[in-house]
Amino acid sequence: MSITSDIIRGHTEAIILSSLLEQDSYGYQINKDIMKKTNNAYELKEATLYSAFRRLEQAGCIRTYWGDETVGARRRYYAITEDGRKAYQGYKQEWQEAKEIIDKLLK
Amino acid sequence: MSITSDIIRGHTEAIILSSLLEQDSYGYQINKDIMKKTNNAYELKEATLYSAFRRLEQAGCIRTYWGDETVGARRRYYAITEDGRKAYQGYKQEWQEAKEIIDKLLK
DNA sequence: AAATATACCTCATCTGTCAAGGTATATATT
DNA sequence: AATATATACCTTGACAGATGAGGTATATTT
Repeated sequence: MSITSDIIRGHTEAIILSSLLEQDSYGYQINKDIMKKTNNAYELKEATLYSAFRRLEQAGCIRTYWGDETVGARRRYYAITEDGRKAYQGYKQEWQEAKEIIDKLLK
Repeated sequence: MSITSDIIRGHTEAIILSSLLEQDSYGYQINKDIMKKTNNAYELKEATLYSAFRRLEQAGCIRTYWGDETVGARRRYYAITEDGRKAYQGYKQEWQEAKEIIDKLLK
């Protein structure tokens, strides 16, 4: 991983929500998707991922249910809620604004 | 201010170095410049600013000297060092990469 | 005399990240 | 049969940057 945690900080929840917009998924898979999308340039640390899940659930942005796997490890699935979709739109807007601001400041 | 601290987090040092690339300056002025450049969309909190100065000096990225004001409040000036210029290039590169990665992830 | 602007600073607290540890199942290798 | 690897979940404590709240001092405006 090349990108530092302080730069990505604050985007974790948006990244997770973005992934859940595509389809319900579970922690391990979400992280694999992130790696694939970024050509292995970025991955979430597990502890970061799970603490973000807790915050998102607490905030009502996601809901969770256990998968019905009969073989292999159990999977806890996450689904984005309506509040989560709204929150995502806010995060996206913030990102667009932040990009502009930082671009102006780093000349 | 609209941008949240967690999104700007990690950019503080780069923003200060960028300002010092233009000319030597002091805390109060640097913050005023940031506000002006961003049309008041962003300003550093004083405590954030000064803790960043400490880190930058510790890391050898800036050096400091007192202004010779005969009237008004004293000013502590900061100048970017050669190491600071190098660090800035690194920060800028990181920002370009981070932008790409986050843009890929927030669809 | 009081308020505002300039200009510096410290300290305690908060929050997201993450290293390090753990549990359990299934498959591939030795 | 034992070991390693991959999948899949989780918790805890520590760290570091950001910040609210407080402080000091000078000069100007009301």
